[in-house]
Amino acid sequence: MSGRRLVRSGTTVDQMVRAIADRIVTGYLRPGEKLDEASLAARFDVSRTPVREALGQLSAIGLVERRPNRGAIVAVVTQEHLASMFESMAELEAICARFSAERMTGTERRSLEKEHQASARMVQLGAEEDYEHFNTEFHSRLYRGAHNTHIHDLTVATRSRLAPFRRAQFMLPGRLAKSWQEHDVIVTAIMRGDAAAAGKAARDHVSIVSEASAVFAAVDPMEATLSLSARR
Amino acid sequence: MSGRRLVRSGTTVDQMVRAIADRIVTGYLRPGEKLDEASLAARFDVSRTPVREALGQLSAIGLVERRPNRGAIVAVVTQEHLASMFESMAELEAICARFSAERMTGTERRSLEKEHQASARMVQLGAEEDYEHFNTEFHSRLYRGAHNTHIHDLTVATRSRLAPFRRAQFMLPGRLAKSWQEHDVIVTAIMRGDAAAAGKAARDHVSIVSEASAVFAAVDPMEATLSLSARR
DNA sequence: CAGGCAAAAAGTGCATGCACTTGCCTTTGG
DNA sequence: CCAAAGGCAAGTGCATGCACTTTTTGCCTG
Repeated sequence: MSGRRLVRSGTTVDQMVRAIADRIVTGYLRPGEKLDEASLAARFDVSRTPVREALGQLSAIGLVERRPNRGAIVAVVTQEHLASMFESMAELEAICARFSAERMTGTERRSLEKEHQASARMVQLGAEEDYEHFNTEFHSRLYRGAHNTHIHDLTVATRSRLAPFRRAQFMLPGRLAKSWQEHDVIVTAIMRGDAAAAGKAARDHVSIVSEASAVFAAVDPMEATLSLSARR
Repeated sequence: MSGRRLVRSGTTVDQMVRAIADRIVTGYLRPGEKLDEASLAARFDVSRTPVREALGQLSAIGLVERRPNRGAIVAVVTQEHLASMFESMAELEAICARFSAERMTGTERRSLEKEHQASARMVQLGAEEDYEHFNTEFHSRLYRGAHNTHIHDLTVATRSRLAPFRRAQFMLPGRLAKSWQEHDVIVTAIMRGDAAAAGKAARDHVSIVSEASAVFAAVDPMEATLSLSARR
């Protein structure tokens, strides 16, 4: 299908970066998988030049690993590094929550709470798909609410690198309700401007997700799911 | 071929990335300055291809800004973004200090304290140059002591982006002694394993540096220094 | 003399080609 | 039969060239 054109905007390289990053982040391309320049070029119907640039940028942000003269592979995340990312995530979210509690505008607070309450419905219905959407939005609001672009960027970047490993979490039974309750603690703390409580709640929230993920995602995400296999 | 090696290791692109990043981080290339591909290629005696790849990677990590079809410039840091980076830095250092207090090995603690005590001499002598060296090492130890590679990486990256703006700080009279005392509070807290105190001390330390820097570095670092101007 | 327009100049984006490196596989001597 | 050597195919790294976009320049017009 010569997959591109889906993402408008930008140069060919930008599109390639987004396309490949997306495949990595969603787990479609698996850690350690070889990224052959010629194949990718053919796959996206461009020359090797933009592919090379894209791989370079992806390696700069840590999504792929490049061995000089030996090609690129999807970055392999060791168990240890994974743990360090989850721990960092907990701390980053804690910071965002703390700052949010202190800095969110009235509008931000109101819409955070409103969305959060709306998501309760998804829990009742057991609509995982939809809840996940609310969940992502919820966290985004927290990051933006911190009113600190750099923290925002670090947090978003870290979150996306963890995406393949968070995938399995909602397979745990009762996870939806548990997640919602944890969100509720965070929201409540933020609404009353209790920074310390919001930070702690956010940290705990991530820690729990982390532990849940660790159970499933050994080193290779999507051990079970996935399949399409990315070659050709 | 001629103008390269100097920095051993890696491909031409890697060398270019390091070379340009270094010039940006040290302030030799100033925010907003145009990065012409042809000129850089000539300057380093390579073709435009590796230059383009290098610029792409630098833009991926935020050091340069690339406008499609309109060339690349050294990333411009707004006053607001700068503040957000300093604030992030304070939080990141706080995390490192907290973790260090909890996790540093006996060896790490001992050598941290030893180095810190040794640096007292530099303060007495007023050896700014040498103190700065100790200072850098001190912070590095904190980052490593956290035993979390991801936090380590985020912190180092943020620190390097702030480098041009921290430059002016030691121009403040009495800054050396003040800095040492702040370090001392951190070290003391770490030595007795007081994570909360270490975190707070580290955060305060950065905040003070941040305020000091803000005085000098308006938006453009090195307003006074610099000069060589990077063209030709 | 300012404003506008068109053509040239400058500069970026990508394709292509070739040299070099690496890994593998065959060959050959022990 | 194994080990080292040599050669081959695959694949990466960089240079070069051309098309296309943006910016500049110079000329014309009101």
